[in-house]
Amino acid sequence: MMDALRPTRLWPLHHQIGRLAHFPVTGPHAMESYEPKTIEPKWQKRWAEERVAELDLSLPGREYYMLNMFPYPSGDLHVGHGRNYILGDALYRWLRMRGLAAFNPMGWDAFGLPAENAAIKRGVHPREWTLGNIDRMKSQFGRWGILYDWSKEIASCDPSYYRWNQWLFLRLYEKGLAYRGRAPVNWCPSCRTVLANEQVVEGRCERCGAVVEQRDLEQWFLRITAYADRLDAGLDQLREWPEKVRTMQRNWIGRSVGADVRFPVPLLGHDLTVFTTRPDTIYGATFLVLAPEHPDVPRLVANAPDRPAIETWIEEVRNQSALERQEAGKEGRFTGSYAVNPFTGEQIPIWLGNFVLMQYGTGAIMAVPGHDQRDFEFARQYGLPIRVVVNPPGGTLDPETMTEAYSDNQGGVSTDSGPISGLPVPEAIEKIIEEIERRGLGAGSVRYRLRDWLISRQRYWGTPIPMIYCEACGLVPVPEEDLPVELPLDVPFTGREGNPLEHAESFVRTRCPSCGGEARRETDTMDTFMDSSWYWARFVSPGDQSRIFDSALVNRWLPVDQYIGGIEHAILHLLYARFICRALHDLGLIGFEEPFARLFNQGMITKEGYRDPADHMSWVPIAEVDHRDGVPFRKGTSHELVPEMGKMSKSRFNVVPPDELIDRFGADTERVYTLFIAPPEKEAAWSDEGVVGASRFLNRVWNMAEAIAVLRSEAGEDEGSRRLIRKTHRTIAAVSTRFERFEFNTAISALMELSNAIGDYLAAGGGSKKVALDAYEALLRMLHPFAPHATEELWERLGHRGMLVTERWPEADPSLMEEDFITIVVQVNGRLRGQLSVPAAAGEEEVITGARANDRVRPHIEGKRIVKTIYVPGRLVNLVVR
RNA sequence: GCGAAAGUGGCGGAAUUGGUAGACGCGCAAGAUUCAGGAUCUUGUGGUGUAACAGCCGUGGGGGUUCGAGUCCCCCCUUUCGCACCA
Repeated sequence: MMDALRPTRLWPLHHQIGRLAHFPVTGPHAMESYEPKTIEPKWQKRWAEERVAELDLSLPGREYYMLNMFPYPSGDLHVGHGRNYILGDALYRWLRMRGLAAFNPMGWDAFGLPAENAAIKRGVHPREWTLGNIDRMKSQFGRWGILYDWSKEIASCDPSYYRWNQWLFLRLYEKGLAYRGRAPVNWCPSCRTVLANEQVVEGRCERCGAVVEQRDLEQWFLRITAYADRLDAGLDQLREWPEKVRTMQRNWIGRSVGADVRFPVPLLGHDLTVFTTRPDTIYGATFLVLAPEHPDVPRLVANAPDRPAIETWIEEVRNQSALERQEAGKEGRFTGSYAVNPFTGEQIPIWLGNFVLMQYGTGAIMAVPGHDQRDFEFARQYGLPIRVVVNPPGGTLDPETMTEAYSDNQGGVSTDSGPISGLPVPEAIEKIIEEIERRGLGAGSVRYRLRDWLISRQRYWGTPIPMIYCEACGLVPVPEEDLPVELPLDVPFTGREGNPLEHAESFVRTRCPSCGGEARRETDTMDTFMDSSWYWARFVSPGDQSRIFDSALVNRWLPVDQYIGGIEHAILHLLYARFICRALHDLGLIGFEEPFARLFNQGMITKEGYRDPADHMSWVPIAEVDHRDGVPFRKGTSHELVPEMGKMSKSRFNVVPPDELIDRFGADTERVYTLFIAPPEKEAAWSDEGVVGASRFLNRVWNMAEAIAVLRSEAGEDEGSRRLIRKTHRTIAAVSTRFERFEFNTAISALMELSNAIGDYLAAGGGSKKVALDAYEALLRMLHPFAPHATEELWERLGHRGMLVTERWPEADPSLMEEDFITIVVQVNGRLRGQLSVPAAAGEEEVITGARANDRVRPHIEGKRIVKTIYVPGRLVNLVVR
């Protein structure tokens, strides 16, 4: 008995055994080879005919609403897009197999600029272009074997959808949440429309990359700022969202706590209000700085000695784009006027500064150069006084010699600051706000970086904003019964500046709903992000003619349990949807404030690009092979210049079209490879060779069926059978948890291991048919979400029916997962040092030898179980038992 | 500059969270099959070393904690991502 036991590292010798030596089988059990081209269309057809994914939402059942962000139908789908939907489909099929009534709808974010650009370039109407793309994409989804409940399909460009977009707009208008206002706005010269702040990234258009200009225009806005506090607070509840997205939203909303303080300005006859997060430093406020756009500026500069020069400068700054302004560095001008610091009583100069933003706070700041880096730099540049009113812990600062502002708001202690002197900063802030309020100089306040959502677009292919301009009555909303305001189809697309809708006279000219007189329609259309901000609710009742959605169903099925989409919407779509969800809540239409309970962001798929080899190249290490006496050996690593990995795009010539891939290997192979390639949240580099591995895997699984069919033995008591049973149940347990954690790549690798184990079992010969079949069927069931066609087909050939519909996810039996263990209690010099367990199949002596053949260690066998690794003093220590 | 995450074979990536580092797959090598190529199958594959074992070195670099560190702590370096005049 003793000799059977050995240290674990010596065990797995069975790997030497050949795996699939006698495949394939010939004779009566022979099966044709794996032909995805035949079986995939067969199953796709059957799923469509049997409407397996259609769900009657009114029926009772365990609800689970999963949703992939609905795509823009751009027409060109590549394997990178596929990842998103394949991932969702795998999840969906898994949910179904776990017995959940899972709802998985799909629709089209079908308004947008590319359609209109295609119209200008190629003369095809945006509608035709869009609908054609929808058709193509839909059939692509089919070829991937992706199941959606198409009975709930929606397209945002369909009047039956955008009608409710307009309806919602009118409700928001009634509530004061939609308004028309004049403001400096972002203008994209290339897209020839205004943009929301969220669509400007580093001063450039998020869509096309053009530098955005500032224009003063009258536009439609949604008052998202009214929800700033709730949107910020709500982020705390979103525990199942990626931390990254929450952080990005939090930064974007930019909540700051501080105080509004009024500084008297004798010249103006009224005060200038500033917002500060550091009211405790007010004794160090040695000047004020105003944004050049501040409304009081004209009067403040009236008496300046060099007034014309200042006015020229102001004009210059105002005409700069945000990007240019920032690149210019800090610049300012003295207005010639003074304010009074209400706490020190001093006269302090009022400056203008290009770094002060009119859109944030009050457009005016109190400058505390001792304790704010920006103010410090400005003060140094223009020779303005610096005063220290906060000391660092245990020290003091010299304003003459300091090289940067001291802005720590935790450790510092106020000094030379009247009533708050000597207080630590947090207390000083509290106390000074009380003092400000007591003296009537202002109040504590909270400010947000978030600005209102500009939803007007001067483009054709979008939801018309349902408003009418009447000479007599002014702005008049379109009455609800006149909805939808339909987009006219006979509109010329010239590509010239200005909205094509403006030239559609039949659309523009209308009657005032209020007085009946001649009136003009609004020609702006809505930002397409408006369409996508509530579509997730429309899916439960997509055909409803009488209301935006069925609130009862929405409240039953929503929030969305699992939302899947790209990180690029971390702020845009996801912030707007959260906002509109709250607005719908406040309109009494839904009973929750967060639309998406769980969020998952899949990573991009990249591939080597070939467009511009000189530009996008990088050094990568490659093996350097040399020959010694004619024998090649690896000498070392050298480097080679190769094109960089990049996002797939036509312009980079690195698009992998799914059609070719499916023709050659089948959709199941693409699915398996796509999910196997890397953790799904990570960026993944596509490799054409790598696909072969997935193909081989599926082929092996396919071929196993016949090898199992020829088995005869029914016994399964040998160690090999027990090993396979263990492996099966461990795999079930592992794959189940990995599904829960979205670890699809390791789930597939675990399935590959199981298939290898079955292969080993078969190759060893004389195995039990029952054992092999149990393992194989478990493998097929777990493989179904990844390779639905092949597994359905095999399942049917095994004499079963309906993998997806009738089969359940396998259950792991923990009692079959572990080997029989004996516990060895280890004593050293009579003292208990712990216990370790080793497989019962092993023997005792060698463990002792392994654990240290030493008479100080005395094993004591005590039955079964307990896996534990222990330390035994001495040289030989670690014994890990699997 | 600030913040976050991450650095593991030739490559994509594993490691049940402190316990056999490199699972699984690609690539590569040898063999089988094939007229040939491709495809397929078998075996091997971190480095070094050996006839083969053994041994030694190995998770960006340097320290530390621990019987034991890819994993924990400290200091660097690098990369990626977010934020960046938001008062």
